[in-house]
Amino acid sequence: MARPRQFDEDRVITAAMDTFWRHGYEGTSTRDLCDSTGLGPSSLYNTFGGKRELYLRALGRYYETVTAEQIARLNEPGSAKERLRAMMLHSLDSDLDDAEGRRGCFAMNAAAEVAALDPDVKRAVRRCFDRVEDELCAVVGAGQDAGEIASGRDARTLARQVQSTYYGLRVLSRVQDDRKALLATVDSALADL
Amino acid sequence: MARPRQFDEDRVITAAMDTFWRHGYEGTSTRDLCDSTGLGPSSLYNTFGGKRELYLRALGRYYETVTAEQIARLNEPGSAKERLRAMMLHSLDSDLDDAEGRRGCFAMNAAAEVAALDPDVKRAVRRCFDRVEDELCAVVGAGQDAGEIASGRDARTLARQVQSTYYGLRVLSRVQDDRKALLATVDSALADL
DNA sequence: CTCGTTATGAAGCACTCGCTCCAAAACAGC
DNA sequence: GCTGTTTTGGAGCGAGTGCTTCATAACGAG
Repeated sequence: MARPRQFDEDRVITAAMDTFWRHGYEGTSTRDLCDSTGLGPSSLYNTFGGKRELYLRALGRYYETVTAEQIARLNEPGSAKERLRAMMLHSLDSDLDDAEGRRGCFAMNAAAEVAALDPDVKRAVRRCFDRVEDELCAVVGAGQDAGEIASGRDARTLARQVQSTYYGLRVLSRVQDDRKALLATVDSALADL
Repeated sequence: MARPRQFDEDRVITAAMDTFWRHGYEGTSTRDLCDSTGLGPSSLYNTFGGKRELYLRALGRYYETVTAEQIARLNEPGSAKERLRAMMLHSLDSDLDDAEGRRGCFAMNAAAEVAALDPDVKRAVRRCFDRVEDELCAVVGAGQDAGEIASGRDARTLARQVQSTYYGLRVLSRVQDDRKALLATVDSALADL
């Protein structure tokens, strides 16, 4: 009925996510987005509406890919603590990797930069965080059932404790290059469970 | 010998810190800074050099005031755990206070937005973080000496564990309004010491 | 093919960006 | 007073901002 699109919408969103992730919301211009996606401004605005909407789509893509990968890592074979450790180590190594540009966690960056100013962004970030919390809770519960983690305490509270340590270490990794110190903290926190 | 300045440099830096804190580095324009400080652009550039330099001064001011306040809170009377709890609760209540604009921790915001792109910012943020870590270490050590905290483990590692939980909770507080859940995590983490 | 519809690329809109320039102003020393 | 030095306010620089407009292109339906 009409001219078809010349681009793959998924690829465009992924490229936009990468750019927003690296430079932040305010640090990314619409021309940056046109360059990284390969779209002209008219296509970009016709398809997504604007910079803000594309940012929200990018956060959604982060949930579908990176957050999902964290969840998958929590569900690989191994004991509960091994799985928690594997997820944290993978993220921290990613955070410390210069080749990846030290861009951290996109959801955490969005939380710091935009969440207070935009309720939709706040929702999108919380969606990522809540998903991780839920899965941590499941893993902690499994560890309790297996006798690996003490059963006396609320699984949800323990999960939040792990999550806080996890996110806190990712904050520290933005300015702290000492991998060993970060890993020692991971192990110390897991030993408490 | 020449015309004296009409403004108080300290007040200007504090006003600039407030603006950067609220809107981030890229989200703050030089006109915003002129408005909040009351300076004209010529005075601002003549005195500080530029936006980036003023941002670094603002981070320095944060260290001198807010970070110092956290340290002071850790040194008020009370047991080690009481002091750790007091500091965390105060920050979290500040993070959740709508009247303060949900602006979070300026150093953490800078870590997320700018630290990867500017080594000087990275240094300024690490200075804040390291200062907190050192003081947490001292409090944990005191708690161990008092028999309040188990002496078997390295005080520095425990301090980093507390710090990670602390910063992680501040991240969560950007999108999570449930104060009780955050406090429960604080208490659970402190119970492990 | 023609027609109707949507997508595309390029030019460019009004506005804001970080920053500079400069004449006027406000002092201290003489 | 005058001189020398620094600060101040305001106009405005070139470049970049988010976004729009529009003629043209590229298709599917008939």
